[in-house]
Amino acid sequence: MTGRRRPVQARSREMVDRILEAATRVLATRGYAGMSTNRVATEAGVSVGSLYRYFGDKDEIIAELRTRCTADVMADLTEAMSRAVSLPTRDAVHRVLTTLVGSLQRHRALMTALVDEVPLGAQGNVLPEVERQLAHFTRMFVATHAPHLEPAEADARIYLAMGVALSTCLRIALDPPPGISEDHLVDLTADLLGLGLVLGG
Amino acid sequence: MTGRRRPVQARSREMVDRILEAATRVLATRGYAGMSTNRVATEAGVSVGSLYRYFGDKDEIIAELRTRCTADVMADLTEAMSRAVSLPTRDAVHRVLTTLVGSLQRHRALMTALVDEVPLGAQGNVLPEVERQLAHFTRMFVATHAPHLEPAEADARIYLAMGVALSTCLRIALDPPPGISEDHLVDLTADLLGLGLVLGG
DNA sequence: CGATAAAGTGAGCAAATGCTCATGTTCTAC
DNA sequence: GTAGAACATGAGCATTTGCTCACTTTATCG
Repeated sequence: MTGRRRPVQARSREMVDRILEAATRVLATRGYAGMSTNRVATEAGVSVGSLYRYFGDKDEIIAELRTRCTADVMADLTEAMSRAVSLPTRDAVHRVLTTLVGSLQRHRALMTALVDEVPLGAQGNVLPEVERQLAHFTRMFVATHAPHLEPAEADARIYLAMGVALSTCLRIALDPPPGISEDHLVDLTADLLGLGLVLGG
Repeated sequence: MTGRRRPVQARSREMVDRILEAATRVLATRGYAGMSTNRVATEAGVSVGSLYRYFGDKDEIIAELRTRCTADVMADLTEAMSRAVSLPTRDAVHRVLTTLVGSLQRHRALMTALVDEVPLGAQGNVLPEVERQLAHFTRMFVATHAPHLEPAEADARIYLAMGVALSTCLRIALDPPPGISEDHLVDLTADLLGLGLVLGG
């Protein structure tokens, strides 16, 4: 292990970007197993040695991809949430979900690979930070619109809602059914979440 | 490729079973990448050559595991459904979901590996047949309890419901949250599905 | 310039993997 | 018993993978 170095010159920062782009492409076309460091390096027009100067490990490349992707989605999400607070609840939920779907769609290649190719190890979630952020939003939402719920009950419903929201948005974004409008699906999901959370039981 | 043969003697049928058991174990402990044919063979107390007599390919082992697992879940599910038709709708949904969760839990090791380790290729679903069966059940349910829905609208809701049901049951079965009763989660999910499907919009 | 550090190269190694095949063993049927 | 089929073995091959390292090139700065 030569140890990962940080790129300081512009030249090397560009190279890191080229490597990450190539990795995304290879991941999308050949899958995780087919994404060898040699292949990524070749595809990026870079030598393996250079790759290993900035990434100590094959999985570090993917970790970096995930980090950047998460940051992007989070940015979209927090912006949507800050705008949503002033809207009627149904519209708020709808806006957040729409934003999430769009954000996931813009990272389709990577997300697809992450969802069904990359080993996640122990944790079963592709976007833990996104889920946390969503949960935070939902918690506020529940506190103001269903204050009668006991904390334990609220937790259970939020847990469920997070699973539904994330899995549904992922499905709509990455594997949309033919002949059904995405917007309508988001609409239905928003209803489902609102009704299930606030009413129900 | 020597071509896969079918075991005809009892001896070889036992061996196939031993291989599949070993594969499940290895898959659970080392993951898909760590599941080499050599390791599976050793773990099963069998030679690699024998393994390749009955499985033409590493992935054929997994395909067989999936087939057997699916058959098992399907058996549970169809039985639960046939009993559920005579129940009030809420109880029916609850029973089916409970059965599904239990069935997935009994196959925890394999399911976990399938969900976040095994490359699924194009299709993003772990249990396509189960989803089809569930959709069939739901379609009947919708036809009798919400006949006012247009076909297209019904399709959209069934599509959503399948995603919610499967992903939620998988989550409850494989990654249950601490401190929340599984039964209560199933309860909430049943409400969610019932309300979202029949009312909503 | 000249010196030092950063950036970049690519042949190639050690280990692992999927899989074969020549050989040996056990079962079945006549 | 014995012929022939089914069954079982495991050394080992071809390929791939992740990764190193001795080396060259380029930038930075006094």
